[in-house]
Amino acid sequence: MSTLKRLKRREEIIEGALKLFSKGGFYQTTIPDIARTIGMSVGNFYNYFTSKEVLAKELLLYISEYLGERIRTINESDATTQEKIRAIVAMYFEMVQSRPEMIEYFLRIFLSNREVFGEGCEGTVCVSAFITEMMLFFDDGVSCGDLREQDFFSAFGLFMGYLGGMAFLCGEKVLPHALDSYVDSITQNIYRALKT
Amino acid sequence: MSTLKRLKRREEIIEGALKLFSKGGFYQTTIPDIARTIGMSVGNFYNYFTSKEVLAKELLLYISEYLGERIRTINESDATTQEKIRAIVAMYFEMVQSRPEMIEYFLRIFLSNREVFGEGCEGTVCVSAFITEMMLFFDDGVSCGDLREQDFFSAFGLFMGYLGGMAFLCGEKVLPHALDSYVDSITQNIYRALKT
Amino acid sequence: MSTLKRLKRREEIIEGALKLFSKGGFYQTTIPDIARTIGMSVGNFYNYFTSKEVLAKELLLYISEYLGERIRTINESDATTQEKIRAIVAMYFEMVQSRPEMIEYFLRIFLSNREVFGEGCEGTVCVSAFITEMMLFFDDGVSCGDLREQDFFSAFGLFMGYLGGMAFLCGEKVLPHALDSYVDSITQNIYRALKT
Amino acid sequence: MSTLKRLKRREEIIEGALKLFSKGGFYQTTIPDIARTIGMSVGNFYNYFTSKEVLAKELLLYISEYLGERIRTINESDATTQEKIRAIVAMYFEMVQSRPEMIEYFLRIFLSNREVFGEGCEGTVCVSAFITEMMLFFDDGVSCGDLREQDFFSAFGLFMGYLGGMAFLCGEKVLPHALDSYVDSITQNIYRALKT
DNA sequence: GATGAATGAGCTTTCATTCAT
DNA sequence: AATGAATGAAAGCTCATTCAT
Repeated sequence: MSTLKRLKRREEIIEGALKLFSKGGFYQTTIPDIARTIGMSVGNFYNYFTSKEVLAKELLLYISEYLGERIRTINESDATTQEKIRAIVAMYFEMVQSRPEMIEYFLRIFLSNREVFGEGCEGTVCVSAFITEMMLFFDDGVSCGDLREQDFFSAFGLFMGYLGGMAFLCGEKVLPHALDSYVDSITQNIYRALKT
Repeated sequence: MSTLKRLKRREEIIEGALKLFSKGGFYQTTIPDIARTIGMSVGNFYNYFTSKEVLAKELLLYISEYLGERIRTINESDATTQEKIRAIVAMYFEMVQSRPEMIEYFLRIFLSNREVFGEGCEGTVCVSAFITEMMLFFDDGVSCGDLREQDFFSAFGLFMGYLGGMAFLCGEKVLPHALDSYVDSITQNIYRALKT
Repeated sequence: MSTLKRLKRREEIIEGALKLFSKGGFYQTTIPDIARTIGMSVGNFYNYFTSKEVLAKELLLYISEYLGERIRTINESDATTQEKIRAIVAMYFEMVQSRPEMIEYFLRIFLSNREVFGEGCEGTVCVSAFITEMMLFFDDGVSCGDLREQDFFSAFGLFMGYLGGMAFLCGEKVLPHALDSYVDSITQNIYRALKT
Repeated sequence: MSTLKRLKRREEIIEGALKLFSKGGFYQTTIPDIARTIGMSVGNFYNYFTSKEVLAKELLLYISEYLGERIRTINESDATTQEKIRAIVAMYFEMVQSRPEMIEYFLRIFLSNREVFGEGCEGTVCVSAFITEMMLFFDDGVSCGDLREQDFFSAFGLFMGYLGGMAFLCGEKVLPHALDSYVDSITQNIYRALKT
């Protein structure tokens, strides 16, 4: 089979698994579930991924790269720091709408199944693409004098914890307004927190 | 058997389950595991909780009340808003050290196993004790003119997302310094974000 | 406790168990179920019956004696043989309405749980009160020249198999008419089959 | 694996389960028992039948079709009505000897475990193959003037209740003679009951 | 590469019975 | 006589993974 066809099949597994994992959880989603969803046999699945855990880690890389890529575009724009914050917040919320599986996977599958992502994903290994871009954003902000110099993780925790928290509250349907409508206030809150 | 003894046994289950769930996850922790930990037979466990899910929900209530109680103490003190923020941050981080099970349970078990907490915990039902106190904190801050008036959930997402994020990063051992050492910067970031 | 009170409690258990067993089956009915139904503790139940199986056998005796008693009344009347057949059929169908638990117990619990009634109920031991009366009925019929002499069990199988079959079909709700309306045709069928 | 092989495995389960259920009852027979009997793993069993209940219903269909088929052969012969009655009685008793599992399953498992056959087997759905043939038998008998016209279920209850009753008494070992020896008297009793 | 039957350990839950009170 | 907490074996069912075809 051509390399291209194989890559296509692989991507199908990834996208199918992403949907199922994020909706039903890691343990509730079975390999037969995934195989059935994409019209593949169980046996053949194992020709693409050697185990369920390996698949879960690949998914993490996949999302981290996707997210990292989108932040990179923002980083590379010549917007002001505040505009970049707003762009990241808006991008994140837009993903909550358009690719909820990705955000859910990050929030629910990755953050909570430590035992699954244990070895091979120590520290920030599996999400480095994404973290790297966030680091660049902060460094740029500090360099240009817009942001206070501080421990990266304190700033990162604020930013991503905030966005994740809002995505969670949105998923729980406790927010009184649409997620979009919070972009302004959140941007403002983050900027006020981090600016010089 | 006295009601007192029964309540004591019940609490033993709760504390044992809390430790096991938060360490190993909901699905990886079995009822036999829990029973063995506290020296009880599997069958007898079911005389106290009718199912694993019911236990999980009770745990959530238990933690929510515990956390709510601690925040209430802070709310009722006559500290300034900024001091209260610092007290909440410090309390939270202290709990990450002294009662890591509770924080982990909130972050990993509750936030990620939607299917488990589905019915009976819609919206904020199961965590209302905790949320209520956070609402009071914000209302007080706004009333005394220290905090800007804004959508509660935007402020709440910032505060708790931030703290949860830091607890998570701490658990992943990616923080370069001890959690305590972040209390100042985090308090400052939160206060800057929310103040008038 | 007085002997009278004790007998009353015992009867309560019997009547409660009869209802539950006949509705839910022997294995589906638990001792806690029975105890709860009659407002007795599980432990106390065992002061009245030493095991679930012993209870089941007592129930059988109870019903057999009840049924035997009713047939005896018919046997002792001075009706003709055909009138007696009709009286038995009518009495049986009346019981299907008024004491369905008894009939159901006979048909469903006794006939199908051989392992339960195994020892102690070999052959007709546990239902002898009832069988004895049926034997008397046949003997009388033969003596007075109304019925052909034949193997008792062939006649008994016809009579009780027929009635049990109709009760079953009634329970399955497949009968197009009310059970009562079949009394005539069934009496006639039985009489034709057995008469000289 | 070929479809043929799969069907063969399926039949092995059916025959094995039939033996075990009819001997030990529905609840006393476990899936591990069945799997062990036919040399199959527990897990694989569930690749053939999705649950124990589904298996029980399939068994009923299987027997109903087998019995229906044998009655059909008799119906299609050009014997007289009385000869057909004798043929059905003889066939039934022959099955009590040669395939006791089937008769026992009908009498003990199906008739008594209503909750198991509840949905999906309402009324006569699961035994229609068998009932249909019995209906044909009666209709033919009435058409040719041998049998009186009467409610089908009254005649059916007599016929099958009688045979079932005798099979039961035989199983209980209370019959003084071999089952075969009753063929004549039973045929006669049934014919007398139903004839014009 | 592709299939899906097969494995079997392991899960949650049940329940007859006992026994300290 | 009465209570109900406690036991623990056993049930039905699941699922990651393998492997013959």
